[in-house]
Amino acid sequence: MAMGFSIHGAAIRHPFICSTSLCLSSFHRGAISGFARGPHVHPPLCRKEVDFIALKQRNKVNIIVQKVLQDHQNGRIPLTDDYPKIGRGAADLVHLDGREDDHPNNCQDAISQDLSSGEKCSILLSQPKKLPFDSQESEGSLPAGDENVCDKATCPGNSKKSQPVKKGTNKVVNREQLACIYDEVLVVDNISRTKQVVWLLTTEYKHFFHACDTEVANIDVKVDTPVAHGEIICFSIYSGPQANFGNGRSCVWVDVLDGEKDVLKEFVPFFEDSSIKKVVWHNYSFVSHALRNHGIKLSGFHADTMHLARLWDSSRRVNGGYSLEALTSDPNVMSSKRFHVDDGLTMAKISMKSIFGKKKLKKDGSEGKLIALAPTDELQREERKLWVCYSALDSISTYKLFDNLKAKLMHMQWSLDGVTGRTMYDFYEEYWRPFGSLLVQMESEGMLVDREYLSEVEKLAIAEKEIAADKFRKWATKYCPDAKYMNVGSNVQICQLFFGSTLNRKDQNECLPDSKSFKVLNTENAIEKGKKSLSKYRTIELHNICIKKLQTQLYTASGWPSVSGDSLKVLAGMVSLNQTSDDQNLTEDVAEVADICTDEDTSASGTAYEAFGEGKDGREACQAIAALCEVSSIDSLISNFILPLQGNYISCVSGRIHYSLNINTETGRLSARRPSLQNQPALEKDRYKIRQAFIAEPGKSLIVADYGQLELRILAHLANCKSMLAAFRAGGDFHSRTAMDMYAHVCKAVEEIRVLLEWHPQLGKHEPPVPLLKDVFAAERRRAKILNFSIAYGKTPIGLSRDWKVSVEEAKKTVDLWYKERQEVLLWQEKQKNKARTEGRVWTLLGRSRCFPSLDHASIAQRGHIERAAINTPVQGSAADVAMCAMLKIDRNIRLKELGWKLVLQVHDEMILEGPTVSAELAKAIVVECMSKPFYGTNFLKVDLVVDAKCAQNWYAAK
DNA sequence: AACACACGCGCC
DNA sequence: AAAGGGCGCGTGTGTT
Repeated sequence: MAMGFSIHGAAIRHPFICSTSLCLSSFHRGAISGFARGPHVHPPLCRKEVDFIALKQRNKVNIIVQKVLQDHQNGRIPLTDDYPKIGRGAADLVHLDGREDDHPNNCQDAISQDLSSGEKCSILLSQPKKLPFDSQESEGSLPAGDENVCDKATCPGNSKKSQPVKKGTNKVVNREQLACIYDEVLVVDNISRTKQVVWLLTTEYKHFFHACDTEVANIDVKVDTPVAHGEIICFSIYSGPQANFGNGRSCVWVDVLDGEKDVLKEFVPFFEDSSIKKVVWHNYSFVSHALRNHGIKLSGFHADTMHLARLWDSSRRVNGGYSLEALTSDPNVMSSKRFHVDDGLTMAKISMKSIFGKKKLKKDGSEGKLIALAPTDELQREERKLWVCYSALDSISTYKLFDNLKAKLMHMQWSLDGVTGRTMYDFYEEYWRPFGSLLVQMESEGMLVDREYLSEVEKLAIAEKEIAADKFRKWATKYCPDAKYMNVGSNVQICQLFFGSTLNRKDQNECLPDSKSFKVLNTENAIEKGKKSLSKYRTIELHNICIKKLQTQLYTASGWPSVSGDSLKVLAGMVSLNQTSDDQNLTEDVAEVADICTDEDTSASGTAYEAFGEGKDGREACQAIAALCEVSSIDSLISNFILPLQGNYISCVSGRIHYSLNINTETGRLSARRPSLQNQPALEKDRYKIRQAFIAEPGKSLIVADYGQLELRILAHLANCKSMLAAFRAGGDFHSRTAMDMYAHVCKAVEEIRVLLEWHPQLGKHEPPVPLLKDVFAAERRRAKILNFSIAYGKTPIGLSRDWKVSVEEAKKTVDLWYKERQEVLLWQEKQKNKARTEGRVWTLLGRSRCFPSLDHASIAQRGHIERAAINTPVQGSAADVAMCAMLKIDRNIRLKELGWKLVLQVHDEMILEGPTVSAELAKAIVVECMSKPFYGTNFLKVDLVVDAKCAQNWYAAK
């Protein structure tokens, strides 16, 4: 049999497969022969083989995994000094208190990293032999740091070390350094040379590692997804120092813009050959879509250095970022000597801006500080030599980066559910490499959106918003004339209106001014007094409009009065008298605000009632604030969904939106951007039924499947909490069971069958014989529910006491009540905090880790934050692991593939697939099976994974 | 005017 | 000397 040798080779290399001796599936020829021939020490686990085994031996797989991995333990690689240093100073920790937004360095698009101003210091990595510019390097210092590009904000990890350099010299040095690469690069712009190169790549060098990178023009990475946007103007391939593409040149640069026609096409055999398993990219997603725009379907994906870097250290988002430049400039990243190839090409990537950027000229003709960048195609033509070097350096540094990160990951032990013996690079090969491919596949697939529906909804939403906004403005104008033009979507303006002259709660020296001016859009195109021409903006003056001081209990993190939806609701008076009000309660009340507020009797209870002089005025105030509430909720729907989902900046090939799915969170969750799909309005708040716009193609349906209480189940498993495990095993309403555990009187009522835990309507019986627990003991159940969620996040009794408006003592008593039956959770949480303290990191279910800065030098606040993150990360991260496994399982399911079902979206614990309506029910059953047994067809958790799935034509109907 | 940043908010 | 984890997006502000 032709397969015999390959399988044999693979089996010997991989004990997992060897010991199961069930690897005779014939449909994975490529994968097996691929790594049997390769030069790897650690061949990738052939996942599909395992899948196959799993199908055969569903119940035994985990035992097999454990056994095999334990057998393999002898070969474990110890931790070395290569391990990431987490010695961040206290100054660098401030980010923990604030939110780090979409930093350019974190942007998934390689191009945007280049274009962004998140510049890094360019440094030399090690002593190069050939390059003439090593004289600058000195231990522990960072040469060539341009003051204006290497400041505290963009270079936190290095800010202390960086030394000021003479202004103006840096760019010259960069350009000189870069130009040295030219001799290593073979410029390819004609067909005959192309054929030679492709021949080498697909034959002699077939099993080399190849690092590639492309440069793309005509794309605005801030707003466009690369799907159907952007054209490749050139690309480079570096295949390591052993490669010689002619005259000893080890790197290839291909001119797609001005080279002979069809040069790119000639590379198809290289790009599309799935047996070339060694292609490394930095940000594979972007390149893959860009090539797809030219009709090329990338294959042979080997690694994405961005994902490797995230796996190695998930906390770089605020500490350097994950751009190629930031990573290759970081000595901590490039320190691995193990794979170091000393070929003289030891430069870190240098950003496009610092090489090609030109200072913009100010109006008076002098040089400004803003740096402008010419379009990429222009640079390629006009700065050709340097451009070739720049582009070539991208693939060269990707290659180096891969070497270093691989070495690092191979030095990190991988422990899966207590089973050790393999490394995090194995983890990458087994999970994140295929996951990376899957995400790209899903991005390409995208999701169909009903634009007509959205445009209808948009009209309605805007109309309703305007009505509510006018209602508020009209009322406010009575007290403050300029409020007529205010932006009701601005919290700052609202805050000014209600809380002017209020002291900051945290810093009594800070105070909101009584009156303040704002710049607002000049919607009426009015020409202001004293101004001659029509301006886009106008200035308004807003002051506190309350008759008496408006009282509030709710403040923002920085100490100012909060004007969030919940806070406004208290002012308007919907829930303020409800002592047991909680998030759920508030949420439920939101939808009814408008209705109730038109009713004169009920609106009198808000705090605003007194502040505006009670009586009729007070009632009006409450109604106006309720209208304001409505505005902000509508506004967020419009700006987050209704507009972006129709936006032209989202690639709309046949009406599908192509969001970008990133593994870019510290816990390993996915995030979906452009648009963000993960903050869909909660079902009950979705007044315009946005989910209805997410539809299936004609003849197709959606399957929407979500996990029930995934994170709580994970917590129960991780902590091995008997009480929680028992409650999950018993099934039914988990929060009711928690309430029963916590409160003796609830428990007694259940025992005496005065209330029912749950009720499933049966034939002939429509009403339960006795009331339900969740109705009779609603308050207790709510409290139990909140605790269930809060405790996983490490919420403190003080925080709870504020939410519940009870004393800290009482909150603490309730928390203790929860822990009483769940001691294991408390112990487990202590253990996690300890790990954060002693080992500097915590682990998820599948063995990914998140590291933390040292607790020794952290302030108490920072320490608290780290400890809570240490408690939460294993829970949230493990849930992400489970979701990922489920997605891989679904993706690999042959039956689903045959039936034509494809994953189109994941929102944390929810999977959405699209496929032919005829097979919807069948596919649904398979999806549920995959999700409830996501680990190669098993579930080794101590709890069941419950999945709720529905089929429908749109997302809304499936909920 | 464009940009980066800090903050506040709402979703899971 | 804080008091729930994670994200993406909008507004406001200061800088160039």
